[in-house]
Amino acid sequence: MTASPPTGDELVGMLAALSNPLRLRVIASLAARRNYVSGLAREIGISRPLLHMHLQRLEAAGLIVGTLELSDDGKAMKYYEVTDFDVRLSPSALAEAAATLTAPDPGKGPHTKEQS
Amino acid sequence: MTASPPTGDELVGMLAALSNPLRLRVIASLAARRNYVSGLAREIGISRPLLHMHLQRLEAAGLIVGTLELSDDGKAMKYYEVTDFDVRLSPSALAEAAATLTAPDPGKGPHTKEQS
DNA sequence: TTCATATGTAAGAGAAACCTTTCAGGTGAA
DNA sequence: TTCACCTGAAAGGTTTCTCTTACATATGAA
Repeated sequence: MTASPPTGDELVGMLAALSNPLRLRVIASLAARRNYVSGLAREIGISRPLLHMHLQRLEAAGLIVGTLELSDDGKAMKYYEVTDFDVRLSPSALAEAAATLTAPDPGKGPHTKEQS
Repeated sequence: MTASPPTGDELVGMLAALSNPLRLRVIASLAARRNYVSGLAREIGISRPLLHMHLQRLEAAGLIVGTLELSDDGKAMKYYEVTDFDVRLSPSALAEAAATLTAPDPGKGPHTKEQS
């Protein structure tokens, strides 16, 4: 396992993906059992296009993965399941992650304007 | 201690507050040592009003706390420091939190429009 | 063919987040 | 008084997020 700690940017992406009630419900539902989009949309009670958008965000953050499968009657169904992530959120852990942020570090280095 | 696990809504608030590179830097800086807003703004390299906004978000989420103190020369300085939060982010932990969400459970009740 | 299932995507509105600039108040020191 | 430092907050613009409605495609069954 050794859940390699995510980089600062990856962590920001994860947190952004999880900071939404609907997406939290999606994770909870998929944690119980994998499901395909239409079935999941019905279970959670939201429209399919909306769920589709949230699934994309979650997958982009690496929190879920989708696989296209064919049902017995030939229908194409996309099943999603959660990845087994495990991140700790504490001041020191966040400090470590923040050290790897690639975002614009405004006035850090000895006023290295690195050209404008 | 006994870091009581946050409710679903509290967790969403925490994650939203942390899903920003600047705020992550703020946490990292304050985790190293407490600081007052103007000093922190200089250290991070952002404008004071901008930092002020981010500090408000972090404090609203319970991740930092600010105390107004008087320096030796009588200046009013607001010092911020991190709280010792410690949250685990895993599918099962999120499922537990999601169960306590108060957000609109979309298609649950029989189309309760509850006035507009 | 028509209906029901499944998939994905594009267009548009409304709300929220993010950032900058500007203003206003306070204290102590020169 | 004027300057330097501290604090707070409002106004405005730009971008992003969130959601709905509508469209487009493919399969199997009646």
